[in-house]
Amino acid sequence: MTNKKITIREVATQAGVSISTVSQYMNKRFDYMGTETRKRIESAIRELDYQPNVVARSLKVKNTRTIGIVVANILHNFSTEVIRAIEDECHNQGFSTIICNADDEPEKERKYLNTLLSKQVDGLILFPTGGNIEIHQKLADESFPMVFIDRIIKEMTVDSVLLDNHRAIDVAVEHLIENGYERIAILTSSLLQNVTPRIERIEGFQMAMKNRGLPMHPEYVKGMEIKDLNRGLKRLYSLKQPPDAFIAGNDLTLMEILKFASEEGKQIGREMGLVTIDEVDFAKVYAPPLSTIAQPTFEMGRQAASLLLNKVRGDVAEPPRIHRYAPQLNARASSRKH
Amino acid sequence: MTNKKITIREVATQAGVSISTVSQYMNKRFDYMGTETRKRIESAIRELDYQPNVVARSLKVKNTRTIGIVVANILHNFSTEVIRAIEDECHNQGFSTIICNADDEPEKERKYLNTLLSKQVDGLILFPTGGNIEIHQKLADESFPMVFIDRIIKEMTVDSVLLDNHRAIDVAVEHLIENGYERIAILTSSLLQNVTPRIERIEGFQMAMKNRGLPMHPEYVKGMEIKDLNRGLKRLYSLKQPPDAFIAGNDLTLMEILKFASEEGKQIGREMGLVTIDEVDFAKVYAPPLSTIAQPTFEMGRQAASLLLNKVRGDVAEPPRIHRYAPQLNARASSRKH
DNA sequence: CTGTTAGCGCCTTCAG
DNA sequence: CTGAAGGCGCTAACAG
Repeated sequence: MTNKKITIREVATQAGVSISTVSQYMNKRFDYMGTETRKRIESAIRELDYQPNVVARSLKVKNTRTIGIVVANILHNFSTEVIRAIEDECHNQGFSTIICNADDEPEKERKYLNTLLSKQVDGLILFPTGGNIEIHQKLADESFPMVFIDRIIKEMTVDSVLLDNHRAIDVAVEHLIENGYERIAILTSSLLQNVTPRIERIEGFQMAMKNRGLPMHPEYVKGMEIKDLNRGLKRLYSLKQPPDAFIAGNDLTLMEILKFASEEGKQIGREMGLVTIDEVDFAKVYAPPLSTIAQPTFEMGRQAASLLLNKVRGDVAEPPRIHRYAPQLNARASSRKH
Repeated sequence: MTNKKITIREVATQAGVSISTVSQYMNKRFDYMGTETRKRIESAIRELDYQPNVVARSLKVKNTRTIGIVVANILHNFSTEVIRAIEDECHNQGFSTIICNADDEPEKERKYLNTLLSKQVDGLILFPTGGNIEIHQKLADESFPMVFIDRIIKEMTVDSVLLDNHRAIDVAVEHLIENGYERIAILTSSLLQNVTPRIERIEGFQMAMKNRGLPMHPEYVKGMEIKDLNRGLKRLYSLKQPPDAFIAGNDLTLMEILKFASEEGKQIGREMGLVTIDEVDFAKVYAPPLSTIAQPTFEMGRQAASLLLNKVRGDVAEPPRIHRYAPQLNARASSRKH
C-alpha cells in the first residue's frame, strides 16, 4: 500500500525529456529518436523500476489485451483441458484471460458476462449454458469478438469449436461391436438446457444403431442427472436382457459407471464392455485400462483462441462457421471381452 | 467492433441530470437524491443498456477488484482444486481472478508477475517457483497484498497456506505399518528449486522412521523427475530387499507408480502397499481403491483468498504467519495386505 | 439535492 | 527529433 507508484512523468523528468517522448519509447516508436535520448530513457526506466500502468493505457487505447472465458461447468475434465490450451495460446500472443465458471447456472453466466464486458475484455470464449441466447445474440449483432466451444446455438452463426459427436459415437459403437458386444447402452448426464453434446451423442447413437440394422431398446438410452445415474444403472441390470456394454457420455458419467461396477462387483471388459467419451488421466493405468474416445482438447482450445484473437485484431478471415473435430479412439482393455 | 459504447455522459443527458449525479447513483450514494431523479436515471440506464466502464473507474479509484494468481505448475491436481476454491471465494466477494501458469519456470513467473502488476491487480496469490525471491521480497517490503500457497520462502514473513507435511507423512507411515508393511519407500518428484513440500515430506519420512526406531534405507527415498521415476522403481525392485510399500509424494508420482504396477503386473495392496499424498478423483473407483492423504484443498484455497482479500481491503488482522493444514487419511484397499 | 471542476496515467496529433 | 495540449470515462470534493 505504501508503494508510491512511479509514473511516466517521473521517468520523463528523470530522463530530462518530455512525457510524450517516453511514451514513444514505450511503444517502440524510436524511428526518429536520438540514440542519446533513448539511452537516457532506458536508464531512467531501469533506475526507477518503472512499470507502465496498463489500466491507464487501456482507457486510452480502448483495448485491454484481456479475453474472458466463461465455462458452463468447469468440473468436466474436458473444460479444464480446453481452457488450459486457450490460456497457453492467449499468453503466447500476449493476452491475459479471466476465467469464470457458470456452474451450469444461466444467471451466473449472465452476471459474469456483464462483469467481463464492463472490464472491457477484447473478446469472449464461451461454453454456453444455453440460457442466455438473447445476450449472445446481441453480442453477435454488435459483432463483438466471440467464439463458442462444445455447444452450438442453432439460431446463431458464431464460430463454434466442437467434437464431431455423431462420428464419436459411431466409432464407439463400431468398436464395441467388433469386440463382440451385442447389447450396447449409452448413458449421459442430463443438463436441463439443450446441451449440444448430449443431444448429438444420443442422436449419433440412434443413427449408429440404425445404420447397422441393430435394434434400439429405448431403456438403453439414458440421459439423467449424475446423481441419479446409479439408480439408472441398477434398473438396467434388472432388465431380463441387461446391456453387455456401455458408452459413457462424458467423464462424470464414467465415474458413476466405475463406481457402480466396483460396488456391484461387475468385471469391466469381460461382462461389461466400456468405452467413454473424453480421455481421463487414469485411463491407461486403470485395471483394466479404459477405452476412450478422446477429443483433441488441446487443438480445440488452441483453435478457439486463435480464431478469437484474429477477430480481436480485426484479421477477419472466413465467415463464422462450425469447426468440427475428429474423435480419436484409444482402444484399451475395457472394451475387450477376452 | 461497431458498438458505439454508451457512456455515463449519454445517460446523464438522457436522464436530464449531470454526469456526477449519475455517478452518485452508480455508486449507490442516493442519500440525498430525489426519488424523481433516481427514477429518471434508472430508466435512462435501462433504455440505453448502460454498462459502466470499469477500466475508467479503476484508473480513478486505484483498484481493479482483480487479483492475480500465479501457480508454479497447474498440472498438479492439487493446484487446480485450490485455484478453484480461490476463484469461488473471490467471485463471492466481487473480485475477478487472472490465473497464470509458470510451468515451473522462474522466468515465466517473473514475466507474469510483471504483467499482473502492470494490470494493477489488487493482490497476488502465489504458488512460488522459488526462483524469484528478490521480487517477492520487494513486494513484501512494499507490503503489497500477497499470500503464498504450498510453498514457503524461509527468508520471508508472508502469510503462507500449506499442508502439515511432516504430519502427513507420519500418518502415512503409521498407517502402512499398522497394516503390516515393513519396508516403506517414498517417491516424489524432484523439482530443481527448493520445493517446500518435497523437502518437508522427505524430512517427515526420516523423522517418522526414526521416531519408530525403524531403519532407513537411503535407496528407499527417491526424489527424481517424473520421467525418471520408472527407472527408479525398476531399480528398487532389483534390490535384494525391495520395498513392500510406497508413499507417493504427489499425484504425478502416483501415476507413475500405477503405470509401473500395471506394466509389471504387481498387485497393489497385496504385494505393494500404496498410500498417496493428494486425493485424486479416481481413488475411490480404482481397483483396488487407493488410500490417500488428502489435503483440504477447498479450505486452503478459501483461506488463502480470504486472507488476501482482507489485506486488500486494509483489514489487517494478525501479523503474517504460516497456516498449516491437517492432512486427512482416507484409508482404502491399496494399503491393506489381505 | 445537483452541477462544476479537476484530475487518474497514458497516448496522439500537431506544431516547433 | 521533441514537447504542448486535449481527452479516454469516471470519481470526488466543493460549491451552489
